[in-house]
Amino acid sequence: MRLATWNVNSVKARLPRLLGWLGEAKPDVVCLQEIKTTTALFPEAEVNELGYEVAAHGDGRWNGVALLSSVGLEDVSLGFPGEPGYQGEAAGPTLIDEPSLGRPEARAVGATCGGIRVWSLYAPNGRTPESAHYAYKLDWFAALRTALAAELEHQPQLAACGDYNVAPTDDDVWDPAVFVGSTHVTPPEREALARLRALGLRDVVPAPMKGPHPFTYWDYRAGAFAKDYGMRIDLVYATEAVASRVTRAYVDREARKGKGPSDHAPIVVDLS
DNA sequence: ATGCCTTATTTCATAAGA
Repeated sequence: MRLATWNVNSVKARLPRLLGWLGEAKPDVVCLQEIKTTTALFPEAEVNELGYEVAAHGDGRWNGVALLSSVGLEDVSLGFPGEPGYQGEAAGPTLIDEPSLGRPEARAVGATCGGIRVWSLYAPNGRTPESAHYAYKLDWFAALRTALAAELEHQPQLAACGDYNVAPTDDDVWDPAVFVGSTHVTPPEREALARLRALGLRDVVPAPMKGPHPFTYWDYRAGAFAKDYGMRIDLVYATEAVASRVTRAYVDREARKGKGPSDHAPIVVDLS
Protein backbone atom coordinates (compact mmCIF):
# COMPACT_ATOMS: atom_id res chain seq x y z
CA MET A 1 0.00 0.00 0.00
CA ARG A 2 1.29 3.40 -0.99
CA LEU A 3 0.36 6.37 1.23
CA ALA A 4 1.14 9.97 0.33
CA THR A 5 0.63 13.46 1.72
CA TRP A 6 0.85 16.68 -0.27
CA ASN A 7 0.06 20.32 0.40
CA VAL A 8 -1.07 21.25 -3.12
CA ASN A 9 -1.63 24.99 -2.52
CA SER A 10 -4.99 25.06 -4.37
CA VAL A 11 -6.40 21.89 -5.86
CA LYS A 12 -7.93 23.92 -8.68
CA ALA A 13 -4.67 25.60 -9.71
CA ARG A 14 -2.84 22.29 -9.27
CA LEU A 15 -5.38 19.97 -10.87
CA PRO A 16 -3.42 19.11 -14.05
CA ARG A 17 -0.30 18.45 -12.01
CA LEU A 18 -2.22 16.51 -9.35
CA LEU A 19 -3.88 14.25 -11.91
CA GLY A 20 -0.57 13.68 -13.69
CA TRP A 21 1.18 12.90 -10.42
CA LEU A 22 -1.54 10.45 -9.33
CA GLY A 23 -1.10 8.63 -12.63
CA GLU A 24 2.67 8.43 -12.22
CA ALA A 25 3.12 7.82 -8.48
CA LYS A 26 -0.01 5.66 -8.23
CA PRO A 27 -0.57 6.15 -4.51
CA ASP A 28 -3.43 4.21 -2.91
CA VAL A 29 -4.23 6.81 -0.28
CA VAL A 30 -3.49 10.53 -0.60
CA CYS A 31 -3.78 13.24 2.03
CA LEU A 32 -4.17 16.70 0.50
CA GLN A 33 -3.90 20.05 2.24
CA GLU A 34 -4.64 23.63 1.25
CA ILE A 35 -7.21 22.65 -1.36
CA LYS A 36 -8.38 26.30 -1.12
CA THR A 37 -11.89 25.54 -2.28
CA THR A 38 -15.19 24.38 -0.88
CA THR A 39 -16.22 20.79 -0.35
CA ALA A 40 -18.77 21.18 -3.15
CA LEU A 41 -16.25 22.57 -5.65
CA PHE A 42 -13.62 19.87 -5.13
CA PRO A 43 -12.88 18.27 -8.55
CA GLU A 44 -14.28 14.95 -7.43
CA ALA A 45 -15.25 13.60 -10.87
CA GLU A 46 -11.74 14.03 -12.26
CA VAL A 47 -10.26 12.18 -9.30
CA ASN A 48 -12.98 9.49 -9.37
CA GLU A 49 -11.96 8.90 -12.99
CA LEU A 50 -8.56 7.71 -11.74
CA GLY A 51 -10.16 5.23 -9.36
CA TYR A 52 -10.22 7.23 -6.12
CA GLU A 53 -13.01 7.82 -3.68
CA VAL A 54 -12.90 11.31 -2.20
CA ALA A 55 -13.57 12.86 1.19
CA ALA A 56 -13.12 16.61 0.86
CA HIS A 57 -13.47 19.19 3.62
CA GLY A 58 -13.17 22.77 2.41
CA ASP A 59 -14.72 26.08 3.31
CA GLY A 60 -13.49 28.44 0.65
CA ARG A 61 -10.55 30.65 0.04
CA TRP A 62 -8.18 29.37 2.71
CA ASN A 63 -7.23 25.99 4.17
CA GLY A 64 -9.17 22.89 3.14
CA VAL A 65 -8.12 19.24 3.26
CA ALA A 66 -9.06 16.05 1.45
CA LEU A 67 -8.49 12.31 1.40
CA LEU A 68 -8.33 10.23 -1.77
CA SER A 69 -8.41 6.46 -1.57
CA SER A 70 -8.51 3.53 -3.96
CA VAL A 71 -8.61 1.03 -1.09
CA GLY A 72 -11.83 2.08 0.64
CA LEU A 73 -12.91 5.22 2.45
CA GLU A 74 -15.04 4.59 5.52
CA ASP A 75 -16.10 6.38 8.69
CA VAL A 76 -15.23 9.82 7.36
CA SER A 77 -14.71 12.54 9.97
CA LEU A 78 -14.79 16.19 8.90
CA GLY A 79 -12.70 17.82 11.58
CA PHE A 80 -12.12 16.17 14.96
CA PRO A 81 -13.99 16.29 18.29
CA GLY A 82 -13.04 19.37 20.29
CA GLU A 83 -11.31 21.04 17.34
CA PRO A 84 -11.02 24.77 18.15
CA GLY A 85 -11.47 27.68 15.77
CA TYR A 86 -9.61 30.95 15.67
CA GLN A 87 -10.89 33.10 18.52
CA GLY A 88 -9.38 36.41 17.43
CA GLU A 89 -7.50 38.79 19.66
CA ALA A 90 -8.41 38.39 23.32
CA ALA A 91 -8.48 42.06 24.26
CA GLY A 92 -10.63 44.88 22.94
CA PRO A 93 -14.30 45.36 22.26
CA THR A 94 -15.98 43.36 19.56
CA LEU A 95 -17.59 45.99 17.39
CA ILE A 96 -18.53 43.87 14.41
CA ASP A 97 -20.40 40.64 14.21
CA GLU A 98 -18.12 37.99 12.79
CA PRO A 99 -20.06 34.75 12.52
CA SER A 100 -17.05 32.70 11.38
CA LEU A 101 -14.98 33.67 14.43
CA GLY A 102 -14.41 30.71 16.71
CA ARG A 103 -15.83 28.18 14.30
CA PRO A 104 -13.45 25.33 13.39
CA GLU A 105 -11.70 25.82 10.06
CA ALA A 106 -11.32 23.09 7.46
CA ARG A 107 -8.05 21.63 8.71
CA ALA A 108 -8.66 17.94 9.32
CA VAL A 109 -10.34 15.03 7.59
CA GLY A 110 -10.08 11.44 8.73
CA ALA A 111 -11.19 8.14 7.28
CA THR A 112 -10.42 4.45 7.46
CA CYS A 113 -8.67 3.37 4.27
CA GLY A 114 -7.42 -0.15 3.68
CA GLY A 115 -7.52 -0.91 7.38
CA ILE A 116 -5.62 2.22 8.45
CA ARG A 117 -7.15 5.22 10.18
CA VAL A 118 -5.73 8.07 8.09
CA TRP A 119 -5.86 11.79 8.88
CA SER A 120 -5.08 14.62 6.49
CA LEU A 121 -4.10 17.58 8.65
CA TYR A 122 -3.32 21.22 7.99
CA ALA A 123 -2.11 22.92 11.16
CA PRO A 124 -2.60 26.67 11.61
CA ASN A 125 0.40 28.76 10.56
CA GLY A 126 0.64 30.85 13.72
CA ARG A 127 1.99 33.93 11.94
CA THR A 128 4.12 35.28 14.81
CA PRO A 129 4.71 34.02 18.36
CA GLU A 130 2.94 37.12 19.72
CA SER A 131 -0.15 36.61 17.56
CA ALA A 132 -3.51 35.22 18.63
CA HIS A 133 -3.03 32.92 15.64
CA TYR A 134 -0.08 31.38 17.47
CA ALA A 135 -2.16 30.67 20.60
CA TYR A 136 -4.77 29.15 18.30
CA LYS A 137 -2.11 26.96 16.70
CA LEU A 138 -1.06 25.56 20.10
CA ASP A 139 -4.71 25.06 21.14
CA TRP A 140 -5.35 23.22 17.90
CA PHE A 141 -2.43 20.85 18.51
CA ALA A 142 -3.58 20.20 22.08
CA ALA A 143 -7.08 19.32 20.86
CA LEU A 144 -5.63 17.16 18.09
CA ARG A 145 -3.63 15.26 20.69
CA THR A 146 -6.77 14.56 22.71
CA ALA A 147 -8.72 13.43 19.65
CA LEU A 148 -5.96 11.13 18.42
CA ALA A 149 -5.46 9.69 21.91
CA ALA A 150 -9.12 8.65 21.92
CA GLU A 151 -8.83 6.94 18.54
CA LEU A 152 -5.59 5.21 19.48
CA GLU A 153 -7.36 3.43 22.33
CA HIS A 154 -9.06 1.21 19.78
CA GLN A 155 -7.14 1.77 16.54
CA PRO A 156 -3.54 0.54 16.43
CA GLN A 157 -3.22 1.21 12.70
CA LEU A 158 -3.22 5.00 12.40
CA ALA A 159 -1.33 7.56 10.32
CA ALA A 160 -1.69 11.30 10.93
CA CYS A 161 -0.25 12.98 7.87
CA GLY A 162 -0.05 16.51 6.61
CA ASP A 163 1.31 20.00 6.89
CA TYR A 164 2.10 20.44 10.58
CA ASN A 165 3.65 23.88 10.07
CA VAL A 166 6.37 22.99 12.58
CA ALA A 167 9.96 22.00 11.83
CA PRO A 168 10.70 19.31 14.46
CA THR A 169 14.39 20.19 14.89
CA ASP A 170 16.87 22.87 13.81
CA ASP A 171 18.12 20.39 11.23
CA ASP A 172 14.71 20.65 9.58
CA VAL A 173 15.25 24.24 8.39
CA TRP A 174 17.90 25.37 5.95
CA ASP A 175 19.34 28.00 8.30
CA PRO A 176 18.23 28.05 11.96
CA ALA A 177 19.62 31.60 12.36
CA VAL A 178 17.02 32.88 9.90
CA PHE A 179 14.18 31.50 12.03
CA VAL A 180 15.13 32.98 15.40
CA GLY A 181 11.98 34.61 16.77
CA SER A 182 9.77 33.02 14.13
CA THR A 183 7.01 30.50 14.33
CA HIS A 184 7.55 26.90 13.15
CA VAL A 185 10.63 26.44 15.35
CA THR A 186 9.61 27.64 18.83
CA PRO A 187 9.90 25.28 21.81
CA PRO A 188 6.12 25.22 22.46
CA GLU A 189 5.43 24.19 18.85
CA ARG A 190 8.09 21.49 19.03
CA GLU A 191 6.70 20.38 22.40
CA ALA A 192 3.28 20.00 20.76
CA LEU A 193 4.84 17.57 18.28
CA ALA A 194 6.63 15.75 21.09
CA ARG A 195 3.32 15.27 22.88
CA LEU A 196 1.88 13.67 19.76
CA ARG A 197 4.86 11.34 19.53
CA ALA A 198 4.39 10.51 23.21
CA LEU A 199 1.04 8.96 22.23
CA GLY A 200 3.08 6.30 20.44
CA LEU A 201 3.28 7.98 17.07
CA ARG A 202 6.53 7.70 15.16
CA ASP A 203 7.93 10.34 12.84
CA VAL A 204 8.34 8.51 9.52
CA VAL A 205 11.23 10.57 8.14
CA PRO A 206 11.40 10.38 4.35
CA ALA A 207 14.56 10.15 2.27
CA PRO A 208 15.38 13.53 0.71
CA MET A 209 16.33 12.10 -2.72
CA LYS A 210 18.77 15.01 -3.13
CA GLY A 211 20.82 16.92 -0.58
CA PRO A 212 21.17 16.14 3.12
CA HIS A 213 17.76 17.32 4.37
CA PRO A 214 14.33 15.79 3.70
CA PHE A 215 12.75 19.19 3.20
CA THR A 216 9.15 19.27 2.00
CA TYR A 217 8.61 23.01 1.54
CA TRP A 218 10.57 25.67 -0.30
CA ASP A 219 9.42 29.28 -0.62
CA TYR A 220 8.46 30.31 -4.14
CA ARG A 221 10.64 33.41 -3.83
CA ALA A 222 14.32 34.06 -4.40
CA GLY A 223 15.08 30.70 -6.00
CA ALA A 224 14.71 28.91 -2.68
CA PHE A 225 14.12 25.49 -4.24
CA ALA A 226 17.20 25.69 -6.46
CA LYS A 227 19.31 26.60 -3.42
CA ASP A 228 17.59 23.95 -1.27
CA TYR A 229 16.52 26.63 1.20
CA GLY A 230 13.70 24.49 2.53
CA MET A 231 11.91 23.27 5.61
CA ARG A 232 10.63 19.88 6.77
CA ILE A 233 7.15 20.79 7.97
CA ASP A 234 5.06 18.09 6.28
CA LEU A 235 5.10 15.00 8.46
CA VAL A 236 3.83 11.45 8.60
CA TYR A 237 3.15 10.45 12.21
CA ALA A 238 2.30 6.76 12.34
CA THR A 239 1.65 4.21 15.04
CA GLU A 240 4.24 1.51 15.59
CA ALA A 241 1.93 -0.95 13.81
CA VAL A 242 2.04 1.21 10.68
CA ALA A 243 5.63 2.47 10.99
CA SER A 244 6.92 -1.09 11.24
CA ARG A 245 5.37 -1.77 7.81
CA VAL A 246 7.29 1.01 6.07
CA THR A 247 9.48 -0.33 3.29
CA ARG A 248 10.32 3.03 1.74
CA ALA A 249 9.60 6.70 2.39
CA TYR A 250 10.77 9.63 0.28
CA VAL A 251 10.15 13.23 -0.66
CA ASP A 252 9.04 13.40 -4.28
CA ARG A 253 11.00 16.56 -5.07
CA GLU A 254 10.41 16.03 -8.79
CA ALA A 255 6.87 17.28 -8.15
CA ARG A 256 8.32 20.60 -6.89
CA LYS A 257 10.10 21.25 -10.23
CA GLY A 258 8.96 22.87 -13.45
CA LYS A 259 6.15 25.24 -14.25
CA GLY A 260 3.34 25.84 -11.81
CA PRO A 261 4.32 23.63 -8.84
CA SER A 262 2.98 23.77 -5.31
CA ASP A 263 5.50 25.21 -2.87
CA HIS A 264 5.37 21.82 -1.07
CA ALA A 265 6.53 18.44 -2.37
CA PRO A 266 4.63 15.21 -1.67
CA ILE A 267 5.86 12.61 0.79
CA VAL A 268 5.40 9.04 -0.43
CA VAL A 269 5.37 6.10 2.01
CA ASP A 270 5.26 2.46 0.96
CA LEU A 271 3.83 -0.06 3.42
CA SER A 272 4.16 -3.83 3.29
C1' DA B 1 13.29 47.25 6.29
C1' DT B 2 10.94 44.92 2.86
C1' DG B 3 10.04 42.15 -1.03
C1' DC B 4 11.27 38.40 -3.47
C1' DC B 5 6.13 34.30 -5.49
C1' DT B 6 1.59 32.41 -5.76
C1' DT B 7 -3.13 31.82 -4.51
C1' DA B 8 -8.36 33.22 -4.39
C1' DT B 9 -11.38 36.79 -3.92
C1' DT B 10 -14.88 41.31 -1.59
C1' DT B 11 -9.75 41.60 -8.36
C1' DC B 12 -6.42 46.19 -11.47
C1' DA B 13 -5.66 45.55 -4.65
C1' DT B 14 -5.54 42.71 -0.60
C1' DA B 15 -4.66 38.98 2.72
C1' DA B 16 -2.27 35.02 3.63
C1' DG B 17 1.20 31.83 3.44
C1' DA B 18 5.88 30.06 6.45
